[in-house]
Amino acid sequence: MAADRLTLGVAARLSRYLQVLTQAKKMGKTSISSQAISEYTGVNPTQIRRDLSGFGKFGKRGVGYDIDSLIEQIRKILRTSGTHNIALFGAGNLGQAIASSSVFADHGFRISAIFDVDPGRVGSKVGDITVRHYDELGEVAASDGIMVGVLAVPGEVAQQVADDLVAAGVKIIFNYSDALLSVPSDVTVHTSSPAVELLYALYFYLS
Amino acid sequence: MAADRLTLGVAARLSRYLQVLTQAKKMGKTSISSQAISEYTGVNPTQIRRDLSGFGKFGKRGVGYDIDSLIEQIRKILRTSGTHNIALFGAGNLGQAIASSSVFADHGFRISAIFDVDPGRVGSKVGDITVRHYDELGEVAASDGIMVGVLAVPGEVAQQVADDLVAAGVKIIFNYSDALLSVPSDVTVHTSSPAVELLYALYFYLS
DNA sequence: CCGGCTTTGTGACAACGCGTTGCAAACTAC
DNA sequence: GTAGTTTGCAACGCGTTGTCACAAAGCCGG
Repeated sequence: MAADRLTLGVAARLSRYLQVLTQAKKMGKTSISSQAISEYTGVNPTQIRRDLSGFGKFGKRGVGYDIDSLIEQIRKILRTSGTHNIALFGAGNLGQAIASSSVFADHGFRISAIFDVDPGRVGSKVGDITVRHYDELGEVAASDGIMVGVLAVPGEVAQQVADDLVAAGVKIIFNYSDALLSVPSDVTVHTSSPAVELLYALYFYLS
Repeated sequence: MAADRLTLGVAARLSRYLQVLTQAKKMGKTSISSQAISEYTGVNPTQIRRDLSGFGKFGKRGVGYDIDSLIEQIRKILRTSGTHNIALFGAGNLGQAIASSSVFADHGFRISAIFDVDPGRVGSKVGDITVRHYDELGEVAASDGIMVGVLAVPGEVAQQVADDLVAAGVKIIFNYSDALLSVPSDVTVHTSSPAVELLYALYFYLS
């Protein structure tokens, strides 16, 4: 079942639920109602229940949803269970912030390598990962199997790194720089733009 | 005209266009077609033209859209022209990365203050802004008028900062921590969750 | 044990958003 | 002037989403 892919909307909402569930779990909660999820996501409670009930009966009437099991179920639905290797480029402030945070680890992403070109950084440790020289990208990609490349590098070199990632067979690039990346159509680029998200939030506040 | 607020979808897409336009501008481009915007955003070209033509005739047939003027027009439509003061909390790796980046400045956000509690950081400079002690939040809020609070603090103290921001009258909170924040219903919290966005991208790649 | 309350699961229907197609008008380039 | 490009716009149909309604299932107080 569920042979055909989810709609954009459903996948987006499921991801959103996952975010809130993970946060709620960190806060020590074990159970949550569709009403509560609605308050944090802005999605209609009926919509939430319908999204979930389409794949099985995960909740308990009168109680709500068990957070642990719902997280597991959603990750199954999204087929993103397990661990995925990511490679981080740039060991500056942003790179260090990402590497020392648990945001990626919490969702099954393992930082398998950190690359930089600055001799002052190569060889140093960020968390428990040693920063490697960018030239080693090819070897790491061949041995570890990088699923996602995360770019925390200056915009001027972002395109070059993207090209190298494409050459290494990486299909998903997460771009923290402000460069507009050109990649083949089978490669997905996601650019983080907090300022734009902020403008979006601001619009609704000003209305 | 445009008396009633934009739909969620339109506002989201306009924000997205803004992101790409800003990036394209940085790359030195001066003009862009709906086709090109489509390639970077995934939005249908017809949809883009319809979104834009609903507010005026911004493009030139046979040429495309002038990037500078389109950025200005979209910001007018979103009513977010001008400069908005934001306050940054936490001068660690993430805080420094944000402060030294131009992402916020590019979209009209001015970091009017950076706060921390660590005596080793208070008084130091990040970019050209001096880190102030968190206790001064009240004064800054009263004099500068903070529109957005950006939380780059550990999850354990995020709720406390959020409470103080609410008390100071701030209505928009941008949360980089992994805490689930409880705020009054008239306050908007936007939590950054790159890992979840990554899962979303991963789903479509795996399908 | 029972009756009230909460919350899920589900159906039906209306409304809206969105993709699609098609085409005229305006602009560039040669 | 002619060919090619790109916007602006109308029309249509499908799919998603919001809304209302309600039964079933679990919890809690008495």
